[in-house]
Amino acid sequence: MPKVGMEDIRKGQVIEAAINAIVSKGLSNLSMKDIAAHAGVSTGIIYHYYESKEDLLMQVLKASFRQSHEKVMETVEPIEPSLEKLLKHLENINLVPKDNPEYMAVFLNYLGEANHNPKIRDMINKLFKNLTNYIGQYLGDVSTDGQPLKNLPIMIIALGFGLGIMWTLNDQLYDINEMDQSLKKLITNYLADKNGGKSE
Amino acid sequence: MPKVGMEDIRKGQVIEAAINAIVSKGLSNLSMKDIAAHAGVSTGIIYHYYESKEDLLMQVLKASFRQSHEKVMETVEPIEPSLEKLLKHLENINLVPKDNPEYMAVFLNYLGEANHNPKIRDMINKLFKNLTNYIGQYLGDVSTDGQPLKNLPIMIIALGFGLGIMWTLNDQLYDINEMDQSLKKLITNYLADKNGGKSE
Amino acid sequence: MPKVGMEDIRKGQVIEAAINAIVSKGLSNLSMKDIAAHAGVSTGIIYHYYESKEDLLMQVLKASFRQSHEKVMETVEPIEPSLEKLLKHLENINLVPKDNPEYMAVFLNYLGEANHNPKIRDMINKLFKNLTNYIGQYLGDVSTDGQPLKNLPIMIIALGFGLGIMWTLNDQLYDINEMDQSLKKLITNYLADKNGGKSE
Amino acid sequence: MPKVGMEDIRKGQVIEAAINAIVSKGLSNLSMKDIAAHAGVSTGIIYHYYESKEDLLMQVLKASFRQSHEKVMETVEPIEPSLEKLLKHLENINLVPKDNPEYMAVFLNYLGEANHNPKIRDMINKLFKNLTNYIGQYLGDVSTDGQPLKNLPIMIIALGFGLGIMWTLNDQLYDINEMDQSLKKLITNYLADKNGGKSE
DNA sequence: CATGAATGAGCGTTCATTCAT
DNA sequence: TATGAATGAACGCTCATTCAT
Repeated sequence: MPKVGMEDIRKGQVIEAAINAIVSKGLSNLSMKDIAAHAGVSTGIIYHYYESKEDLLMQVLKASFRQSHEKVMETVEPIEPSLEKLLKHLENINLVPKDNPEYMAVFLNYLGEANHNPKIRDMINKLFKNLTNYIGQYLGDVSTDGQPLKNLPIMIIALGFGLGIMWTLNDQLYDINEMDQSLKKLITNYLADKNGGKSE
Repeated sequence: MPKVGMEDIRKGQVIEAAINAIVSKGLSNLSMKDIAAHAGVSTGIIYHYYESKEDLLMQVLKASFRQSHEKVMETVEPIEPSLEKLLKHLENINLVPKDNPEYMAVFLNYLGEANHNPKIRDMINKLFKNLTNYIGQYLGDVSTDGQPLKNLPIMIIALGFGLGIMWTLNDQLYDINEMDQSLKKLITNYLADKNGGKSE
Repeated sequence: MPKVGMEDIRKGQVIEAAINAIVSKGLSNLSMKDIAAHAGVSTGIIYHYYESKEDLLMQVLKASFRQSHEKVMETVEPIEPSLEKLLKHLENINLVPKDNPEYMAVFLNYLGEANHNPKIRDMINKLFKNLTNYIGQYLGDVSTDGQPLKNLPIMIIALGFGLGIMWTLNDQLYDINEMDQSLKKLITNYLADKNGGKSE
Repeated sequence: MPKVGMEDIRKGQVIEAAINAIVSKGLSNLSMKDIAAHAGVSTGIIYHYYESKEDLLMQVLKASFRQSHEKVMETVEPIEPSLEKLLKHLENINLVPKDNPEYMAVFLNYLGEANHNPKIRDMINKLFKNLTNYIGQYLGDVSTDGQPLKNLPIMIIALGFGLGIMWTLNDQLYDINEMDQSLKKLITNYLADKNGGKSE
């Protein structure tokens, strides 16, 4: 366990302030002054802890991903092929927008930048890949059965993000508990198809 | 049919230029000068057609949605309950990121703004609702069968957007044709379940 | 003769303002706001005419050199071997700090930067070389007589600049007319030495 | 002899560091942090020894002048009328830019400030006066002979500084040994003129 | 004595917007 | 209609100076 000094605490506080500032003002309108105000410090000191605004914002994205990742993973470790665990994982994914709205807000704000900022795009792609891999591990050897299962993890993650975005922008759109049921049915049925999606 | 004058043509050209500018520079780095340059006009004239940058950017979003909507719809009209047509629609959705990358780029760029800009959020929510309704119409009375089908249209749209975003950020992530098959199977299986998702 | 448009006039005004600002505040304390104030314009517009502060300051140096060069040269053209013309040129050099104090001020201010800014150093070195060449042309074939004459042009320029600097910082240090006499004697005597500096 | 305490040693170290920092970064780009880094101390402690950056930089100039002065003088003391010693002094002056490049760098950096900073201007003028006086003492009673000799010391110092500046900015401009010969010839010839420059 | 975290004014620069032409 | 020069507020960032430790 690495020692956490005063400096790391401060750095964390600035990140936290930046996340709050992004949530309330949006990434594209965000000034260093905003972040400083949210953190209750002067603008100058931020440059003591981070090289530049860009550096800070990359750390924000990293921290946001790490934190959210831990939340999603914590309840279902260890990872092993298991339908039960996959469904539990699905539940967690479904709860992200409600339990971690700031995470979804940060994610949405960076999505637009991803198109023109390779560093951000790479990070988000890596996130997608990681999450997809987790699903794959829950599916285990089943994935050798047929071609279509190759796409199931991607579809699950896409579905999770799609729903997360939609719910974040309108929390009246669907009932989270009902959606949990629907999701489980959708995935279960897909896996139950013994034909494995071979279109005859 | 409203008369389309010189003014409207010009307005359209500016919108088109703005879309191109967003695609190539990103919404957050976009200056009026960029847009003017893309349109081949002076910055001053833009203020003759639009009140402000904000006004213009809202029209851009509107136009982008309208245009894309027409594209997605055109091949499957008229809308009536039909599994075949639903699958055809699914195909169209799946093709959006490849056939209309500018649309996806614009969408991604506005997503981040949606969180703190109610006007944009409302527009995007309305888009989601419209698209969801279309799916519902393809499903028709089937939707009265059971509770879970209420969520199917939302899941389909979420899936479509989720996949679209992921493919936009990494077009190597999946093969579009294969994904088409997987999507069809996913939806077909869900619909085939006579139990309607009632977990007993 | 190139056409001089409105833009060139403006650019010239900004250069003039920058020179005045350098004279009164010094190069190292100079802000774009200072220059704008001296020119009676906003800071923003300067960037319409010059790429950056660095760009503007380089143009200031260039313009300053060009202008001063023309002043020094104008009365003694055409250049040809002639002791009389050399002495006349000497007179001009001796008068620079009195007739063009702003030039000397600008020169002094850039000297300090020359040590760490290659572009400025190169420009100043080129100036030195040009001025030295002029002296060489006034001397003509005489320069083949002996080795030491190789250094005479350099010594003359060094003397001119040295005196210019000293007089600029203290105009009571010497009487310009008397110095004119002393300089002429110094150079005349050196040229009169038939031994050409061969130390026997 | 004043007692030299720990404090004075520290003060000297800071001055030395500041000179090095000026040489490597230039006066106008110099931050207190740079100086502190060069001295291996914290920025805070510098304010224990010096009132402000301005104060420190004035001490740097003073120290630089004192130190260089000692170097130039040491080999030719005591001062008395003597052509031989004058020529030896000339040699020393000619060698300054090669032997003490830091001194020339510091001098150049402060020259630009001299124009608008009276304190610096006064210091530099005093330096010029001192150096000129030394030359006058080497010339001794000869100086009563005629008017022109009044300007010889000034011309020698101007020449020394002019050459020093030019060589500092381009050490390929002339060969130092050859220049030594040229300088000696220039001065010797001037002194040899029995007419003393009386313009008839 | 000594540190370096912290401040905040001021820098160079950008850009939405206006308006004389 | 159409231009683009001009404005000035706001940005990201730096740095002399202070002060709790």
